[in-house]
Amino acid sequence: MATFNLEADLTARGLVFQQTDDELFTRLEAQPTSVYCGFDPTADSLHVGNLLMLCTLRRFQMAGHRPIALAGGATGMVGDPGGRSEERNLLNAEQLSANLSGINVQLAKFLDFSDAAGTAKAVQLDNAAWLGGMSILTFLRDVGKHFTVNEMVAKDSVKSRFERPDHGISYTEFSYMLLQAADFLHLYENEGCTVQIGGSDQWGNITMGTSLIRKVTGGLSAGVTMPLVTKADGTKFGKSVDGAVWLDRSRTSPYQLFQFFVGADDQMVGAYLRYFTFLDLEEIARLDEATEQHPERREAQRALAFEVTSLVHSREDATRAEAASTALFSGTLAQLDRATLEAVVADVPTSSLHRNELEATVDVISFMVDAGLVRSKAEARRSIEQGGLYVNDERVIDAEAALSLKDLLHDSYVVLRKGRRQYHVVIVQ
RNA sequence: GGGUCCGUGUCCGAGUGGCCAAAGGAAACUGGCUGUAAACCAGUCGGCUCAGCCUACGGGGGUUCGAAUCCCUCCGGGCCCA
Repeated sequence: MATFNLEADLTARGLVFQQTDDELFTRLEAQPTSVYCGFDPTADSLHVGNLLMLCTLRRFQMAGHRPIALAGGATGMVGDPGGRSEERNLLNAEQLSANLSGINVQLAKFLDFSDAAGTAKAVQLDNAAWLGGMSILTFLRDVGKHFTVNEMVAKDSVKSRFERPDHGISYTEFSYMLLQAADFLHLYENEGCTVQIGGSDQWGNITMGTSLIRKVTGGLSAGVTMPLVTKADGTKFGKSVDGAVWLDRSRTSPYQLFQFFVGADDQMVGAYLRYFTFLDLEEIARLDEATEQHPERREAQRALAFEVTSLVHSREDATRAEAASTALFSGTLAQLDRATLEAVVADVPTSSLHRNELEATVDVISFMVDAGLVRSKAEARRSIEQGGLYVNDERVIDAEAALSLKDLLHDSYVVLRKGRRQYHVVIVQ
């Protein structure tokens, strides 16, 4: 690992957005430390929006530092007053603990929690452990005392709430930054953690922490933020047809994850490769070149999708998702042999149907709705009018058309498609 | 506790007694072009047994021939005062 130069790697990948001081990486090079990053435990799964942090923590671990993933049970109950969001509902204890354990599984895909990692062995901590039992007076004396309301009010996250005429900010959320600062202080004192990383929206919270550490202990700590990941048009990254793209396979299948990345913009794919994969920079440069020369081959997107799917799930999952994608998008659905089609079925969203329901005939519209490809019959009808629904790769032209046993591929499957790339297979038994 | 303003479809946001399934914008979906890209152009965007009907404008109740629009009340929120 001695050959891995963290600063050079992060810089070359465009991962450093802001850093608290210039000597930070020099110190990191000289001596391994612990690095922490917080993860929001509001769901039992992380999503692609967390990918950047997961990968970056891993890079720190590769450089010999010890990653601390803080899935904050305490702060999770409070909520960061980010952007224009509204007051968050408080989570109850059961939900929270379910969420924490779900997240742990996913962290383990990126970070090495085994003893083999030696001093760089990753840990997951829950700030409820130290914040949970802290009395309000202790908190006010040890943390609150060190900050003025003036500086807290000046933070962008708070200011934006003040400027909203129809929403305020509760005292609870206002306190969030202090809780996060208290976390950093705790980790600094008890875990030897001197660096916090986060998204660029965390800058204010991070500097509250470094400043608290300086005031309380006189010690030096630092923070680094990563850029906000966007799509080519500047909008938020990480949404797909069905909303958020999750890392949990039961919420977003490996195939769907793979597809999400295959669809990456040409303009952004190079950045994503640098952010989300561990391919070396020469290889990525080659892929950039491939995009430049032959964008239609989507070589970079395929590599990105494969790498990310491998990381999040497994190499086998990635291979299967890739095979399924190739089969579906080759445009020769009807010619696929049974084995290939069955492999596809294992990966694509499916639903099942009893054979006898097809003995008579079923109208296409109900069939689509039952499969879940469209939300309502009205939507199905609309889509057909617009030429957006396909059965076994054939466009449905007649809204009154009916399906029967003769429409089965290999006597068992009906492949439905909506639009260019939303596939769904109905398994008939 | 008092005063005052507000709560509209996925989101933002008009509408203040009938012409309202509700302007406009965004998001989203589909089609066209292309490359499972972006941009662009076009269409769609509550549901159904679809030229008709049902459900919907925070909840409940009321006034009215008729209410998102008026009244009462409850819930939620903003601001000011105590």
